[in-house]
Amino acid sequence: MTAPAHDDEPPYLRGLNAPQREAVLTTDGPVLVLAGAGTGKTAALTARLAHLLYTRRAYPSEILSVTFTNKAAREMRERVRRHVGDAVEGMPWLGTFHAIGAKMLRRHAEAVGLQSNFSILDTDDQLRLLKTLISEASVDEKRFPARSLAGFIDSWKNKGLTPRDLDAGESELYANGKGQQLYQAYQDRLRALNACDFGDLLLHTLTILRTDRAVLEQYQQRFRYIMVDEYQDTNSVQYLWLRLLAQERKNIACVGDDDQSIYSWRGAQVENILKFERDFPGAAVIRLEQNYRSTPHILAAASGVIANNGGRLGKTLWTEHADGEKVKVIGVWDGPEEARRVGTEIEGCQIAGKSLDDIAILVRAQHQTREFEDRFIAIGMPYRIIGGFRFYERAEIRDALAYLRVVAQPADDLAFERIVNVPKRGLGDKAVARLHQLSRALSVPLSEAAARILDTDELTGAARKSLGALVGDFASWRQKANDLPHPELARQLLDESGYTAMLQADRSAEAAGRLENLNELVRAMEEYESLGAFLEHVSLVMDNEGNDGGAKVTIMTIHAAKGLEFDTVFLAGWEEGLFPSQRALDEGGTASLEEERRLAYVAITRARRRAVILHAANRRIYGQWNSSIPSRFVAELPKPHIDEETTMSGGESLWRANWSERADPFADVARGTGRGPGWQRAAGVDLKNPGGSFTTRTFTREPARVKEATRSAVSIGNAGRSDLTLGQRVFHQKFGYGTIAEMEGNKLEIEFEQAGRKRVMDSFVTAG
DNA sequence: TTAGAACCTATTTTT
DNA sequence: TAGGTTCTAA
Repeated sequence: MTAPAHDDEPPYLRGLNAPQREAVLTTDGPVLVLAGAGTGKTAALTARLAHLLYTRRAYPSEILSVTFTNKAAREMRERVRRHVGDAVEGMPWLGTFHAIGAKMLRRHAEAVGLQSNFSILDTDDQLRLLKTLISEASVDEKRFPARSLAGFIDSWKNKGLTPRDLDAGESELYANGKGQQLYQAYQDRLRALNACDFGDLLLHTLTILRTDRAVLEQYQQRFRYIMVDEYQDTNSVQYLWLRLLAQERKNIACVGDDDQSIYSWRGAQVENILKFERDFPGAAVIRLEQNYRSTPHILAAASGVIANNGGRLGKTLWTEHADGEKVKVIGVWDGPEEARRVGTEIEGCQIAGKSLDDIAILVRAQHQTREFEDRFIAIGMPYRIIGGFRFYERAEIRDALAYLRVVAQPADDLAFERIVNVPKRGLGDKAVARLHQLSRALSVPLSEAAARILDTDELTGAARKSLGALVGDFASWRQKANDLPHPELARQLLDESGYTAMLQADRSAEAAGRLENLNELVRAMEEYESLGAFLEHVSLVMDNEGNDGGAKVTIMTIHAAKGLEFDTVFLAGWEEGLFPSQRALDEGGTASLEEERRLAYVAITRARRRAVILHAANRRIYGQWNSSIPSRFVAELPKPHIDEETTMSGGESLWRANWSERADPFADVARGTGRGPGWQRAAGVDLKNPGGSFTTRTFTREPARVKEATRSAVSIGNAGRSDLTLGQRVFHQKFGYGTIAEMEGNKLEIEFEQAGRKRVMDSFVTAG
């Protein structure tokens, strides 16, 4: 329902419907935009930004516009650019909460005891630091893992709590009340290292705004308008931070959807959106309900599921699109069949001329991606898996960054420690312990202690020599940092440190890829004006959109898919215990279950034209086969909008029947262990109750299949490569080097040196 | 100091 | 099952 166009109307309003226009034109005072999935929220948000600039209500530098992800920030910047051109370059305050927090913190670092060139630690550094603190406090790390302390500290920071603010109850959560003490020790160490973690970027900023009236007023004055995306995902610090900044002018516009709140486990408070009108009296509330993305069947399916949640603000999505296909629900025998089935469906899409880029497989948990990966390798289906290890999390990248960090920030002990002995220099725990001793005695950072220790006779022989060389290298790299462009510095550093040589000497499957990653890193550095700017970028932006080559099917978790859309979406693993997850079922009660349901809602609404939901009767989890029943969310899908199909005739009773096909599948049932994850616990309970209701069973051998996959997947273009011969040595991205043992069309059987014998498609190997 | 063996544990993860 | 970490022996 597009409002009538006027000739004199600015271009950014074109194509917007009435509520979207309202969201754009209601500039002053608090505004809450409740934007359902696919209702053109980003369009409205960017038009609003354009409007503020166009009508000169604010200079670009006077608008604070926050998002959660870098991707969202990037997209917004791009779309604003389309409206206002290069004026967007003058928008320093458009970015993620953390990027903006970091920017403010660098300006006022001394207020919280840091210098403005502080390092931002990643989770790896954080964990290593916590481990040392835990053992210094004589806490048993076995019973109280560093990971859980990291989790608590993170959640405290998300709540806006400094060590001082912790009450006994919170402190009690870790190591019988030592939580607070360790949190305090951690913060002290961070300050000594001139470093902070992600949580600090916001918590420190909040502290500054709270304690320094002048600074607060300065920002309150500066930010004439504030815009917040994904408001349902804000946590307490973010909320407090925004409220302080908005208090003066109250021109704050928040956009969100309570039905898409899926990050409560990261500290997000849906309540923030639910209580907006109370926080900002007189707020205009605008609902965007016209969906431009999906077909009515898809919308109805999603609405039917989410309707089972209580306490919603409530929206009614509607669309002008034609009906399209019903949502398909497919029941299969087991995980591998699920992957085969999806593979076949996707090949069908290919044949129908669809681009693989328009297809996604969404899963609840990362481990589900493996099944698809295996299958797609086998049939030669191009795919990309989002999530898992990200570029900047790879060991070699972190090592290289650690070298650069030590160059840029000599006080960065964690970085120094990471690389003293990488590549191996004979500087093991003992040598490092001595360095620590001296560093503490002299109150200097490790890198300086390293230089000083050479004046003593603490170290002898080889260790002394190689440390001397390293100290010399760092001195020369710091010197070069002033003279050389930073990518060149990095290149030389990697060579002179012996890091490149180490990888070149490594004949394992991954080494070649690691070298390539380092090249990629150096290339990426070229886009930044200084080493500092680059390091800031990598600590804040962990993603690296490596978009190499042709169209690919996207495989990712539902969480990662939020905000994205695809023509065709496969939703895999809709089974009780997997989705909703056992964890959510066991703990957390209704709230967790409702969050899982919101996930289901997010998942379905990613689809533009076609949604296919799958559930398997058997799945292997932690090496054990488990039988499972379809997710309750499947039952919540409104019947008129779905189309059910099972590859097993006979329905539920058939599962039982078929277990007897192979002698006695329960003969080798894993005896209920009563411990371990919910999957196994659930299985254990059921085993003690064999006559009980049909829910979940565990058995170790693969269950007999009802029927084999009707056909093996066809692969497109069966030509086979002429440049490969039997017995030839080849390289495969995933499996490394191997020799061709058999060839059949475009399918190869390869004896891999590391991974054993595998069947792969020829398109996945290069002559090695 | 290091390599291999035993051992343990297992959602989601914007930054 | 698999991967990561810690332990043990050389």
